[in-house]
Amino acid sequence: MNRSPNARCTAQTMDTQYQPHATESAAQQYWDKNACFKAVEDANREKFYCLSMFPYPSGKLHMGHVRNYTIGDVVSRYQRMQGRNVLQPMGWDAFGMPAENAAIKNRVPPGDWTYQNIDYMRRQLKALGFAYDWSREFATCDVDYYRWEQWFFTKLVEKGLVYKKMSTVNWDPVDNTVLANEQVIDGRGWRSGALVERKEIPLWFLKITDYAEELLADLEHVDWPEQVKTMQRNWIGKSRGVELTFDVAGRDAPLEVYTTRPDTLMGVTYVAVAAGHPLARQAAEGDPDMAAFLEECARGGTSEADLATMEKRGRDTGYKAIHPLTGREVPVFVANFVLMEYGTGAVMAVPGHDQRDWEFATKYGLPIEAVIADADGNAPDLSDGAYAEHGRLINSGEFDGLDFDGAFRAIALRLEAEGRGEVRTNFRLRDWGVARQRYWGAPIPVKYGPEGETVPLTDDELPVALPMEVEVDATGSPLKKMPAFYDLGDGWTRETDTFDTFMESSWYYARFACADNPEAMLDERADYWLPVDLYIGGIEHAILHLLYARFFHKLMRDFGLVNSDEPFQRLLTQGMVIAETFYRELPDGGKDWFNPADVDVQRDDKGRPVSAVYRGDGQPVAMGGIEKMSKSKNNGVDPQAMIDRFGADTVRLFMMFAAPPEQSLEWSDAGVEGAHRFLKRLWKLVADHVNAGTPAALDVAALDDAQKALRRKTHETIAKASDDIGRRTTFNTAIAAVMELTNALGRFQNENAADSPQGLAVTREAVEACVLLLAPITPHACHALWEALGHDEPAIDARWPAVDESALVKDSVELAVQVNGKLRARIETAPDAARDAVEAEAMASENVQRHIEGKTVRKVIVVPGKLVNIVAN
RNA sequence: GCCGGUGUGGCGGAAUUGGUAGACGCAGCGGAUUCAAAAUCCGCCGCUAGCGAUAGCGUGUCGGUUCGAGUCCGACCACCGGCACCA
Repeated sequence: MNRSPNARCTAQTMDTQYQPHATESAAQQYWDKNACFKAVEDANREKFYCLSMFPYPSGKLHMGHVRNYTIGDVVSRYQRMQGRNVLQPMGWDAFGMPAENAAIKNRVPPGDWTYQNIDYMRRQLKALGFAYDWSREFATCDVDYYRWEQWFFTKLVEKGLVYKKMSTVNWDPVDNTVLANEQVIDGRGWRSGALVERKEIPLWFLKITDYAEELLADLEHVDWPEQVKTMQRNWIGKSRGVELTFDVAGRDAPLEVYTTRPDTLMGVTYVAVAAGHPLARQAAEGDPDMAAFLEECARGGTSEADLATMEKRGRDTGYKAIHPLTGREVPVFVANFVLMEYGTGAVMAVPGHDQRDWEFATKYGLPIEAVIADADGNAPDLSDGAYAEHGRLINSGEFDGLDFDGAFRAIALRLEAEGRGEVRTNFRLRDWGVARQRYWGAPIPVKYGPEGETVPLTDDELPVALPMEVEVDATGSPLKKMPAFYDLGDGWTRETDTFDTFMESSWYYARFACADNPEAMLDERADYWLPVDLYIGGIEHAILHLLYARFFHKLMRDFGLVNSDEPFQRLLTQGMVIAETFYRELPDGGKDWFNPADVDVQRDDKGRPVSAVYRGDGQPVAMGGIEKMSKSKNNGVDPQAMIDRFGADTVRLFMMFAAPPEQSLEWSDAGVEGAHRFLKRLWKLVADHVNAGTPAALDVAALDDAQKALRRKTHETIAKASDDIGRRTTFNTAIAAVMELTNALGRFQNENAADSPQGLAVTREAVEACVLLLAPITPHACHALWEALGHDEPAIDARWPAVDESALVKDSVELAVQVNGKLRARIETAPDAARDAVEAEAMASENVQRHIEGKTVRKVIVVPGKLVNIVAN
């Protein structure tokens, strides 16, 4: 089997067997040797910057990566064939918690672990043949990268865009460490099992709220999926409401509350404050029950999902708030779902018209009053729940009868006139907390003085390099135990918190433009390449990463580092890779998960899976359904094993064929084999054609009907695949179209004198179209096939095939004929047939006559080129 | 709980602007080739009734708009993603 890997050979002798591994290493060597994918700035060429979200170097590539990067590679190679100057870089999102967890488990420094993983994963990416400009590669844990982030942070401090404030974190009282939300499971620390407490510590924040308005408005100017834009809009959460003041009887400090429903102000029956509110603290003095309640409120996780789903609980403080308009006294409660950090830490409650307030009021026996009429103008029934719709006011004195807008205006005006409130625009978006109490991140470049001074480091004190030789344990950041790191002498100490890793991923796309510049964060090359023309990554990043990166881009713009407003012009959000799961119940009720590669599935006579056995012992395993590939369910399929078995092109082809990019993709071994079979067929098709002799020059006028039909199919396929790849990014349908063309080619060769000079000529045109249309998807095989077809220029530099419109012309078209919307016949007509003739022919059809017999034809609808619908009764 | 999405044959999916539901592939069934098998090639393949022509049903559920709905509108169900310290 030691045949030449290279398909290029003298005529008549091309190998009809597809040899993926030899083909792939030959193509990769060619690209490598000729530095084919090195991107060079050229002001005279139209650029295309295609970027896939860089990976966290967790150890080895998973199928989600392969999918993401194959999509990016297909688009990059397609754009190159369109003649654009393409940049497709790759790097590593290298800071983060898994390295610390691995360090605890394996007693390896996180840096060593991370760089080893990068080396392995880089080899995997190269084996997949991605057209990256590797000269621009970097890892975010390289000092040469994060030094610029530290530098930029100090500039933001100077511009007043950074501040420090108390903030709530998950505190594990046993391990004495701060936990991430994912490390809090059912309110307990994942390692210690201790009940987690909410603890207030001072943290660094970036003022993303200063940019809230622009982040919202500029969503209009990016070509992103509407769902992602909607999610970002909702996240930013711009609202118009009223901030108003409730005095508290017997107390000087009034309560500030914000509401978007000032029209319901007359329905306020109580006010709720956060457990951390000064009023709550005061109420707890000398009231041990209240103090105990406040302590209870401090338990549990800090995530919004935790807060929103926990049992709503409260306790009367005994204080009375005074209604700003009526002077009526209402009770002030402490409630566990009101948080000090959001807004003012106090809310007004209208149980008649807010479901959460209604549930709370019902639970604690508080009054529920209707102040908004339902659609019929009556008082709504509030016995089963709140009435949250807008409507006309009732039971609201002088405001009765006003609609939402009128009531909003009138009540806001009254409050303003009395100095008790004002209209305000509010954002749900909160400032970005960027400090983490962790080791494996970029150190925050700040120092603290003996008098309590807080000072950003100067340029000559930068960078602050993270010490790499450390031992990590479960009890918090090693930096806090390293005087050599933090003790600067004379009473000065360094900040030991590190940056949120979203900081690094917020500007890496820009650094790729000029990764080799040791003198500056960015240079003029950033403005050549930016914005990214297509950004590809998981839908799970739809809000946080993408919003932070947009914010960071605007910060860099306002600092003169880039001249564009948005970082990512077009966005493609890719779905998950999922696979079947298999398990056995353990005696303790847990589950033991088996990898699909080690399980045989039995099917019934219709091919439905009915049972499965573990190959290790021949005993049955239960089928657990199809889930996202994950370590915990042990249903990951190793890309490396698939590459070793079938070659990279087969893996790439299957990934692109099995589903459109936005949808989740179900792994299927049989589907991969199908993709492999197709490549073998394609190879043989080209080889047979090359071996059949030299085609004549195509003479369009000399073609017979079969040749014309094949030629039309060729150009229909070019049109479809171009649209699918270039505009729709539905690679699965592009591949299906090429498969149809290869099927048509097979039939053409079976049924016609395909070896005639013109037969060979139309075959050549079809075969070359197949090879070029697939070149972005299966680049190695197509590299070899293109060469075998006698081209000196490599396939990557070939131009994308063009549609010959004249080849698309049809002699006749088939129309569907419906009677009352049901298909009853099909007719053949000339493409330009007159309406009358089409109608007549449709009526003449025997089956149509049968269905309109005894009925009167009321109307005939003709959709040219599509169908005829006869309406009769 | 809140925000966003998805739901079509045995399976993955196609149907792009409201116009022939099921392209393409997988699995299955039948055949060719083979001593045999693998591989390969050809054919069939939504469900029900029928020898067939054909008819009825069919895109998560229920309802609506329309000559015509997988596609638009309303309600519901199930599943998935995100919820600010996973990345």
